[in-house]
Amino acid sequence: MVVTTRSSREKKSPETAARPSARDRIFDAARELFYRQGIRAVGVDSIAHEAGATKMSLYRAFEGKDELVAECLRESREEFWRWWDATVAPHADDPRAALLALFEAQTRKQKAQNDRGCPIANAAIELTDDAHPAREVVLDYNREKRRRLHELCSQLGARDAEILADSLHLLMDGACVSRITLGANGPAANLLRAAQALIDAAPRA
Amino acid sequence: MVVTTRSSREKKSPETAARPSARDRIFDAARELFYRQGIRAVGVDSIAHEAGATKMSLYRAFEGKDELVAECLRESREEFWRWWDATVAPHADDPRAALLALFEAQTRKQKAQNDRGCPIANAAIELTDDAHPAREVVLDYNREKRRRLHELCSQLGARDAEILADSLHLLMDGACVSRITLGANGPAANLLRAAQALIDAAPRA
DNA sequence: CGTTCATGATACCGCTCGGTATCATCTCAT
DNA sequence: ATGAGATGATACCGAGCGGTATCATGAACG
Repeated sequence: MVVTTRSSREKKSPETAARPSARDRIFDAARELFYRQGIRAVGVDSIAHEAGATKMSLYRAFEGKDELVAECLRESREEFWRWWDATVAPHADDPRAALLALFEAQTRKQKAQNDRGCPIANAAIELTDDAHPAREVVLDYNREKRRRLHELCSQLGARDAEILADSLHLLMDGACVSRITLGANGPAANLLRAAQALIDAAPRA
Repeated sequence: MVVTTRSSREKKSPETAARPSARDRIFDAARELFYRQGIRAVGVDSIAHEAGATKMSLYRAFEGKDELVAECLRESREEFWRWWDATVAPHADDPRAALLALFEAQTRKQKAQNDRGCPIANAAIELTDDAHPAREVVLDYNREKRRRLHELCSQLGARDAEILADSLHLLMDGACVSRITLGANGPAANLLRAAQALIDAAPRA
């Protein structure tokens, strides 16, 4: 049960690329399929097939589909924060530049051909059952996002940092949806400009 | 379970409320269930059951589930534009007031306890198949929304009406998602203030 | 060597899905 | 009273769903 974490097969010889474990292959295939086709649209059979594994390996590595979904979203969440930190890092002393870098990076990311917005936001809409284990991830992710935006807006010296932070939060979320509905040349193309206008218009303390 | 709504058989007498047709009951039940639980999460059996009808009646009135979904979204779309027109009507000569009224009305709407955001945006995320008949509704709805916002921003005298319109578009979409992820007291609570800041900060021609 | 442990292969479970066929019933306009 | 149209009731279909049991294989490591 639960985490095998079996991790890589090391052969002694240094550089021969070993085949990833069944767990890892299943995990990667699931993330991709869930993101591309939607969570409810993807069955465990197709995940196992796409991973070049069997359904049994899936159920040996994960408790069930719901837990696999939650696990995938947790990975997306951590990936997101790594991206956030890396984007913000060069502007540690300049909150305005940090914010703009975030919006610029998201804008750029969303120009990718197959972008389907935010996997966590999508999951929030798709999974309406409050008991689903993924809901905790959705909540935590969004709370943390709100907290970090508020922090940056405070450092910016915004008089009403909460309002500015929430406004920027709405823009980010909106860009994810809009990227899906109207594509890369839709309103999402103006995400950065929208953020900049809000930031520069916000009264300072 | 349902109410059976066994309801009265209408007598000739003029004002006794007649039971709606099976088609209408099915349509209403479908709209509600799709919105509340998600499209993929709802089966045709439960729709028929909730409508106090049978699956056969469903398939006599609609070509299939996909078409029923598209039909429901078309109704949501028309409902939305009725709401839009009614909100904007009192401010025919004041585009700024019209825009603010829209955002104020959306903010108010989203305070409702069971709000699940925009049914069309949710469908856009849930239905990843390009061939789904609902996709045309999604596209048309969002294009028209963008067009109307741009129109209002032009009337406002904004120097770059497209940017302002897209920014407001992002806010609206973002509020729908945010309402779902962080609730009525999340960032969506500041939707109106965000819009106001953007509108008043936009340079005029 | 032999053991262990991950994985594959395959068959199976009960359930629900979207969709259809058939026949009975009920209401209404003629 | 009768015929027509709408609806209900029920049984069915093949397919896919999430999930499990069983046995075989194969590589790693003492």
